[in-house]
Amino acid sequence: MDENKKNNLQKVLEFIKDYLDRNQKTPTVREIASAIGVSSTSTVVYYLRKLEKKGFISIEGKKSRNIKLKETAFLRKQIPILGLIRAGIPTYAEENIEGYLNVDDFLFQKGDFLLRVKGDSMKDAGIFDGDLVLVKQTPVINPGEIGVFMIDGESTIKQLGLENGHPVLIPKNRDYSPIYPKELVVIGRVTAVIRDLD
Amino acid sequence: MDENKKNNLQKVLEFIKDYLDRNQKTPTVREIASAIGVSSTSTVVYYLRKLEKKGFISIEGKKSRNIKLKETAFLRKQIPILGLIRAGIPTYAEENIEGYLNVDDFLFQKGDFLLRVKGDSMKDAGIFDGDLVLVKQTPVINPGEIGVFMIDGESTIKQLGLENGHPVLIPKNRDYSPIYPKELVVIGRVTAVIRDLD
DNA sequence: ACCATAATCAAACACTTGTTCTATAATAAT
DNA sequence: ATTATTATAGAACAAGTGTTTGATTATGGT
Repeated sequence: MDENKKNNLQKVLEFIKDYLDRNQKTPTVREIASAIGVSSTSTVVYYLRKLEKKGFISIEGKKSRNIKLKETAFLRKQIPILGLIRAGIPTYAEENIEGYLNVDDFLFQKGDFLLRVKGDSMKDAGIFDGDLVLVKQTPVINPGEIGVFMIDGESTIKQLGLENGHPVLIPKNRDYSPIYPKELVVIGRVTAVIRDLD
Repeated sequence: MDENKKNNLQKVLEFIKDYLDRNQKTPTVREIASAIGVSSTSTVVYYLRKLEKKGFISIEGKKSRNIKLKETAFLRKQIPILGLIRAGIPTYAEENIEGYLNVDDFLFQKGDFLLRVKGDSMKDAGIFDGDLVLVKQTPVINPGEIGVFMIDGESTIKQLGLENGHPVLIPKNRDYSPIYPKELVVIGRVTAVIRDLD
């Protein structure tokens, strides 16, 4: 009973992480409030103090967006390039890793990886067979965004859509049909495309 | 005189990068102002608009710390990003350089530069408005390859074709017509495409 | 010298945002 | 049941912040 009702503290922390990932800044107390469904800013402050006590975040000064995620082990010098992902969340197991790419720190966070695109189902979105896409691992994707999903035990890149509240995976290529997954498994959000023409 | 006074635009961009790296958020206009040594917030706004026009940042809404660094700042080493190239071979003269990007060595060589794509004349080749293309400077391009050419004193990206031994510049977009240049000026060959989706 | 454009400033305004204080539910402990 | 603790709400304030407007000072071209 208590188990599946994720407690708000956790929700706050996750929201902050995700928000930071998307927006290059941490949320305001009011944004957090509305995200977790409480109406008072002081409630959020209450949570933040707790998270701070537990060492997850720190708050310095009174300027805006002053939450700082600790231990954010941001920045990784090398990110792996993965090929087809089979079954489950991508492990960085040797057999999956095509190679490594050195990257600049500030844009990339732990958990990011590059995925080699197979097939041309996204060609109208300018994502071609053989391209590399940068994937940020996150369970949250908004409709309209392009992401990596698990379908029948394999990773696939599609645009997320919504039809009557149900998720649709939209290939950007007239030759392919939308996919209506019974269960949506999100691996991550595609945030960049790299194509080597040589 | 002009040389050692690093221009403010660059300073702003660098400050934002650095600030983001340190603080997990982008700075406020006032913080930027004091960092680069100007006293007016509107001066900063002036710079931000410029940086936005050049595609380095985006600003959405009027909430606090709304600057967002675009830039698929992959990779090590620095190579210049050029905007429209006017007249002649691109010099790395200040006025041409939009900024710098850290890049990985193995993909990039001396003389390479990134060019910000204008327009959608190559969209069927998966090269969209706003993309960055990596250009290797070379006078030699083979038919079928995509390159950067000078047309009427401006740089343009097209696929090279051959008709009866005469060069044609082919836009990969049905809405545009091929160009039959009297004189073919090749700036370089496009060897990669980078698109930032965030 | 004159004009156009680019760069910068100062001030003011409205909206955001962090903080604090008090009050009230909900829950747990006694 | 009574009490203590935990969660949540609401309002209000001061400071922070983005934006705009108008003016002023370079700078560069003719």
